[in-house]
Amino acid sequence: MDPHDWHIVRSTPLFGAMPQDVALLLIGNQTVRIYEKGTALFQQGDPAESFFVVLDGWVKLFRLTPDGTEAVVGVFRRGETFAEAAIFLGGRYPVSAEVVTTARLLRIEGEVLRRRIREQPDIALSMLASSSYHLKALVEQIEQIKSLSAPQRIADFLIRLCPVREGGCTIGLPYEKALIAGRLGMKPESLSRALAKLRPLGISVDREQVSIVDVDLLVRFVETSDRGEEGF
Amino acid sequence: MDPHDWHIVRSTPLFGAMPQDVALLLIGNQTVRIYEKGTALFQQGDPAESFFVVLDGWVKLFRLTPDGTEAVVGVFRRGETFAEAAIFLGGRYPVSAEVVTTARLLRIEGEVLRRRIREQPDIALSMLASSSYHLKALVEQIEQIKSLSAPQRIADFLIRLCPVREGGCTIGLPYEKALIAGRLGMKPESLSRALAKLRPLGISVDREQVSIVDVDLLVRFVETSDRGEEGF
DNA sequence: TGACGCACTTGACATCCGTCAAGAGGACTT
DNA sequence: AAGTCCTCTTGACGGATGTCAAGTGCGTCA
Repeated sequence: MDPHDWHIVRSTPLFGAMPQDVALLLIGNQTVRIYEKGTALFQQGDPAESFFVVLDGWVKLFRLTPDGTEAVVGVFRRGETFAEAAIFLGGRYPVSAEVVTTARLLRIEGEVLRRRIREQPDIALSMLASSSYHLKALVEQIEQIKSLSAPQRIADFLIRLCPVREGGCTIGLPYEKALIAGRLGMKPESLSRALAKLRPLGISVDREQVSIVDVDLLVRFVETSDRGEEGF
Repeated sequence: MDPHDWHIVRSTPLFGAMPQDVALLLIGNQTVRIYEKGTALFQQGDPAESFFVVLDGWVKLFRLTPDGTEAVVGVFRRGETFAEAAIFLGGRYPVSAEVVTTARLLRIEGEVLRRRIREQPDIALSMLASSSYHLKALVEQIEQIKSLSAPQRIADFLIRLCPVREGGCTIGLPYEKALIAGRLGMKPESLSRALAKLRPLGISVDREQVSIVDVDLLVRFVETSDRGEEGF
């Protein structure tokens, strides 16, 4: 783990909120490993023995329904932690995790965390902050699915990816479109069509590059209740 | 607060996990109050100053989209706590809360909680457990919306309400159908129709009483991927 | 260079669900 | 007992999204 990794770790809600020496103790001799694309980190129902920090790449969390369909619950990237709350949830992961892009992850044993918390209770406060952060993300996701159309959900997704808030920009999609679709609660075909519907709003897509003429236009589109465009 | 209330408080994931004397200290001189149906407890964006324990009645948490639509994020009943994680989330509630049935609530100041946590770090562990519980509930809700049809979602809702796992039973719906619909991410009309579709599966509805001939049949229906019934 | 695989797009069609509208049935008031 | 309000139900319709299927374009590999 080099200084750059350390910087990433410190940028997470979990490790950023705790004193430096405590963070050092926690991740001291934990392992950084490279995981190939497609690796299953854990399955829902497995005993929750450790949690992760993403140093590079992307990881998806999902649930499998009895008939085999998968519902993506979250996609995590550099600077995010996941599964840390599961450590306290009856010891079982409520979701499955899979690496979707060859990734470097820092893995931290739950037992270590629990032990440290007893010695250094402030860690628990950091964990609460982190947990609250995830709660909020989930709440926002539910709101999104329930009240936005497919094109609006993608527009929102693009806006969050956008480094600027006005004017235009070009961004690269972080991972496969099929996964984006899953994350947004729709099928790949719908994603295609929805992106096509955004064309009149100044969105053009070329492979994984998306260019946006006017971000503010998108923002207003997401906030509009009438779901069609008029006069085009 | 009478012994019965105390028993309810101790049944929550949050207060059940901590030593009795600590729990007593926390809720010692906090107020139990009766709130009329329709009371707004807080709005999303408000400073998060306190959290609640439901002693009686029902409370809904929801988010308002820019255009005024509401997305129900959770409905809480006796023996559940809510908004406790918000205390740690930058001091703002990410959702709004409204009493949907005249209710008795125990309100606990966030400041008190924070102070006690510093003195008694085990509380933080209880809060983590509680927070994880809510995380899991949200994850399950997302899975539900993404992968189940409207009739399947209601079936699941009924199963969770059911005291038994096999045979039949009759249950009373806990609150208005319109709210149930919101909780399940659909419109009241769709709820009606979905309930009608469950009739061939042994569900009959009379006002707020729902009788189920065979719970197991429902369970299997939820776990089925083909969404129509065959041969009826 | 050509064949294959994979991700994505596009089209046609079916279905689910939301919307708008009307109507049924209680509960409460007068 | 009639009137009114409210919740819930039912019907008709349209739009959005899933499904199935075919087609395109790029990358890989021989």
